[in-house]
Amino acid sequence: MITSRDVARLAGVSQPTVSRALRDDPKVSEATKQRVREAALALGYAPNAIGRALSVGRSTRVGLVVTDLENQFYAHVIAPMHHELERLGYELVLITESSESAPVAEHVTAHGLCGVVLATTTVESVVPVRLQDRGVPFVYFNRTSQSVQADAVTVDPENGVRELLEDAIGKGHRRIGAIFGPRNTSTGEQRENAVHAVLDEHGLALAHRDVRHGPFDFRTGHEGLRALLDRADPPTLVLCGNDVVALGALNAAAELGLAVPDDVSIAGFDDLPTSSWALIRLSTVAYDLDEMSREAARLIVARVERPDAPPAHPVYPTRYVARATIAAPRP
Amino acid sequence: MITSRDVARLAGVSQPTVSRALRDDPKVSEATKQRVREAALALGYAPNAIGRALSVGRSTRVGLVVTDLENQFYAHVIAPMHHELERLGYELVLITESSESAPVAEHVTAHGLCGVVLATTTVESVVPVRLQDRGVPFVYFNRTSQSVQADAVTVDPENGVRELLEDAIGKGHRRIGAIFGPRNTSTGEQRENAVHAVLDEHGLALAHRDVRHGPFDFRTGHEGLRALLDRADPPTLVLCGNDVVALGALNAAAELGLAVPDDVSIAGFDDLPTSSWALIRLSTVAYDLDEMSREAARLIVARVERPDAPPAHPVYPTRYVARATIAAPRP
DNA sequence: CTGAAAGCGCTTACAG
DNA sequence: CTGAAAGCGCTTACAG
Repeated sequence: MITSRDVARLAGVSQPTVSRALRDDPKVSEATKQRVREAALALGYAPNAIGRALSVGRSTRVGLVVTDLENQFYAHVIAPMHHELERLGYELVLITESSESAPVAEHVTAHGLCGVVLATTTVESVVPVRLQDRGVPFVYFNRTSQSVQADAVTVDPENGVRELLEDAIGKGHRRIGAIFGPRNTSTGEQRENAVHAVLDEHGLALAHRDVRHGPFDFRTGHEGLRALLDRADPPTLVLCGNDVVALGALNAAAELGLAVPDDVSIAGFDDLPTSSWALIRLSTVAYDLDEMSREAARLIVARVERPDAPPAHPVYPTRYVARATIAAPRP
Repeated sequence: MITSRDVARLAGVSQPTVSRALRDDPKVSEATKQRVREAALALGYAPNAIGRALSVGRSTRVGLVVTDLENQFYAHVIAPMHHELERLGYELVLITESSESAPVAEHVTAHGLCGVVLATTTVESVVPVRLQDRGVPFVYFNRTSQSVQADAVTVDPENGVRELLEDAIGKGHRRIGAIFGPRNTSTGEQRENAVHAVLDEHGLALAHRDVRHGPFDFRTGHEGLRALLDRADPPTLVLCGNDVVALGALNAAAELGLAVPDDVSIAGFDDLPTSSWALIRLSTVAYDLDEMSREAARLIVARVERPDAPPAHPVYPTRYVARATIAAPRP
């Protein structure tokens, strides 16, 4: 391995001077900076991040905590977040929260991460408390938690849900069902509340037997739709907790030989790229997930660099994207 | 931060003894191991990976180099690879190879990765050479390169392609087109060669105008299908370089108002989960991508731990999965 | 079986 | 403006 010592020798300066010169420390003269840069280039030297991390007491690596790496939702979080972190000089490390793996907080301190983005926190999770105890900076992504104050980036479902439901109600839907996300996530709860609120304004309500809950995954939608429609008097519209759930529902409908939207209407939430495919055309609620993901990257970096700044909580607006899965119910 | 020094103080031993005890060094007595473990537990101590990395001269973090994090193919690589690496006590770090970012080899040494998995190497890439120059262990994933010898895990397309083509030819397809992957990847080339070989055996060939090439992404399939079918005398079957390309083709067909497989048959390669959706039912070539991804994790770890072992190159077999996108062409 | 010493590659007061 | 010294949290010969 080639180190700053090697560069120092070649440039004829001391090792600390190499360190300063390469970080463009104003106290170093231009002339020696020049010499050091040339030596570094000649040797193909780049400062070692591990030495630096140990020395300054923190790394430039942030963890992203997720539960389900196969879930396509996360691909669209990871890509922009990774890109933004890289731009800011940080690295992205994936952490999955599973029963087998070490508890998140321990993992983070043991691996020397400087901060973490929590993308799958449940309402009752102890992770935020543990992180706080250990003094690890973190931000909530697409989640919040009452227990611990922290930066958060979330979505306000209200507008999108309202526009969607008003379209659906206008088309004649009265009997509405739902396959919501997990009750123990702020996201799931918030979307559910938005639905109840808007329906209530229109004098409508979800019948208890028309509602299902489950993790935000394909299977939840797949099984949920079968459960809701395998009855004499099914709902005419099924709202889904997110697009991945809706994709499961859409495919279940196809398996049941049901035409969407002629036999049943289906709605999603997230507007993932897949949802706009010609073969899918899912009517859904959209927001700027790319920008949210980048914003989370910026927030965690800001938090790491200035731990005492007041917490920020940007909230992203939503809008309805009408495509081909909501139509008037059969008379 | 709580360190081995703190644990030492509490346990009444020296700091190095803590280090040894926690790594279960046989030279430490059971009694003091016990005492040290208790102290560590009481303080919530876990050895700091950064200190360790600096001390032993290498980290336990392996990089996965990809070009396109949004591509769903990679989600199905990242998840099992991450899981297996974690099981082996290693971390997964994502590296995207883009013009903006620092060259891969520099990134790797600067960030102190112990090894890397190359999942998107082109045939002419200089990355393998650079890594070799710097003495960084790496393994090719779903790729190989002539330039530098290294561990590799790849797929043998031959059997799957043969089974698929024999089915298609048996159904009556003679005029066959293709949207292959990039010519400058071993994977693209190998699959293309397999197609030519099998067709040749059957006295068939691809007409030059029925062939397109492009990156392994949705757009390649989407645009490729339009280009191939927007003619008086189009092919009756379009082979795609992989499933993501085929998904693009399938959707393009839908947009053109073409029924698959009635108006045109389409085939993929990879058998991603999406391909088995009721709404997709893509006929494709399957292999064990999960196991391949785990195997790559095992190979890079083995290489890091025993740099002088002879290179391994497991090759995974393929098989045809007939679903609903290949049928007899219209008479 | 255990401790004192040295060192991994950096950064950062402290002198000069 | 630059260097010598100390230290970040570990591991690893080396003594004993």
